[in-house]
Amino acid sequence: MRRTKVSDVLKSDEIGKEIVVKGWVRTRRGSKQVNFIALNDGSTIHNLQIVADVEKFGDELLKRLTTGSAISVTGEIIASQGSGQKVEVVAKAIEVIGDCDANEYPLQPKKHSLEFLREIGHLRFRTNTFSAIARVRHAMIFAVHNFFTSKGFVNVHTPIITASDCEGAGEMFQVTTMNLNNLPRTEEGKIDFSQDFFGKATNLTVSGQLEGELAAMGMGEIYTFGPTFRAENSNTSRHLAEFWMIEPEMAFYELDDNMDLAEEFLKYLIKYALDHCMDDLQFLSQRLQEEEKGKKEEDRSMELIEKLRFVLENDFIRLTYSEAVNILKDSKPNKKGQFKYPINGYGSDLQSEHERFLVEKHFKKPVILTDYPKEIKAFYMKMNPDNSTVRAMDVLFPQIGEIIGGSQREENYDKLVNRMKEMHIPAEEMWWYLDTRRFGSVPHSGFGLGFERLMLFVTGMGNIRDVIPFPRTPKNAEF
RNA sequence: UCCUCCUUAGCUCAGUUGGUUAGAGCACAUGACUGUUAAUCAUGGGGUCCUAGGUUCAAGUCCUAGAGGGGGAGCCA
Repeated sequence: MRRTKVSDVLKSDEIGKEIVVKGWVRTRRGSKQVNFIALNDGSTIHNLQIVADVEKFGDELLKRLTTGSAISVTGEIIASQGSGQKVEVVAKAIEVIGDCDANEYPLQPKKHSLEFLREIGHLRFRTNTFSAIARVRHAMIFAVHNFFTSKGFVNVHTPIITASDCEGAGEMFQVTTMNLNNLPRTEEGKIDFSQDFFGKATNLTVSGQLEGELAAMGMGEIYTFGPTFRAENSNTSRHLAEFWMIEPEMAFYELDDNMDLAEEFLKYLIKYALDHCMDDLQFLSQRLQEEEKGKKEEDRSMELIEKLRFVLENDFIRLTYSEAVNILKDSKPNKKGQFKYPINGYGSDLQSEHERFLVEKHFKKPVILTDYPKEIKAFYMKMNPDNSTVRAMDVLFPQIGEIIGGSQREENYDKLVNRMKEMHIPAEEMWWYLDTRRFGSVPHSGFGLGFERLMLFVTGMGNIRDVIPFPRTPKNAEF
């Protein structure tokens, strides 16, 4: 008989039907007469209750059904006598597929700390929290492709290995096949990359944007969704060395179109989670409330599902950098000297305390900040007529800060080359990028969404290491 | 990288002013129990007090250095 997934059994109303279920035991409990086995196979947050007659199966077999063991159960779906579930399965046959020594197995039927589970990342898929996150993550991946497909965008695979080191988004991991213990040298004593695999120095990508722009300048509307690598020594709950980024790039879009798309996109993803992952979101919401029990009421976060609906139902606030600075300058915490970095005037980059004030205290909604001073933004952003600000946009979310960073791109060849000179970016190496501005250049825009930051928001988790299966961070590449 | 806190049983944590044999809950083992919901009750086993030095009659406790982890900051998505 073909196995039935636990999620399907729990939805079933076919009382009396004989089925086979396979999965991992979460707990076993019971009395002299009857045992109850909570079985989970990863298809749903809920467990299937298996009822096993003690006399029928005997102590020897039942004792092997420890937390973590893998079993196959043949049995009949019945209406549950207990109150915790609608249906359960009365076992006719139980087979142990994989034993699990309870003294060695680290997972117990109890609450574990997220830090401990990180140390046993190879087993954390077997917990409620991480299986819920994995299912939500999958739903979000699917929803990303759905959204863009429905809008006629084309998914483009941009390179993971790149020879350009001028993407301007941070430190890069080097890629080489050369023997690091015996590096070939040129006559001047420099490392001779002409002998390397690609004949030049190469790195892992920090962004697919530049290649994405090339694609958009022919395909119209494209998006990338791939791994991204940053070798920054960032030790925070919001940064990874290896993460997944979604970067749409659209020809003929100006900054307003870009913002409209970003807002529509985020709302689509959140709605998709609410429509398709309610069981898991409810579990994650309870988990979060449990975790925050010890906190003071004003420090607790908004209930997860309520928070997601709130973002869905409200327009994002759009304002310019200079408007934001004015609000911050006149704000209570600034006047009372409560900011660690007081706002004196225009020009400096906003600190996260300022972003958090705007999003969490002042507007209490997601905020899109635009038109930043050119000095604090990348070379490819389109200059405004004032010659001092660029058409950048950062989407700021409560708790996680910058979830999207994007801009309208500079499409004018001369202006772009000038900016590259000012910022010491070698234009010769970027000839292919500049060619798009020489041949049929058009206004275009795009942005980058950090997929794991979206996951933080949707799941309510606090640490980015818990929303990716195998986090890579400084000093950690385990599993 | 900077600031700050933490590291005691398999897990979560308590351990007073430096002072006998280092504790609790959960987990595990054994037993009891007529359908349980992280079942319950009883009994039992279980320790490199992160590592290396130092102070002291005496260190889980104080000092120094290191390792690992958490939170915050910077860089950003």
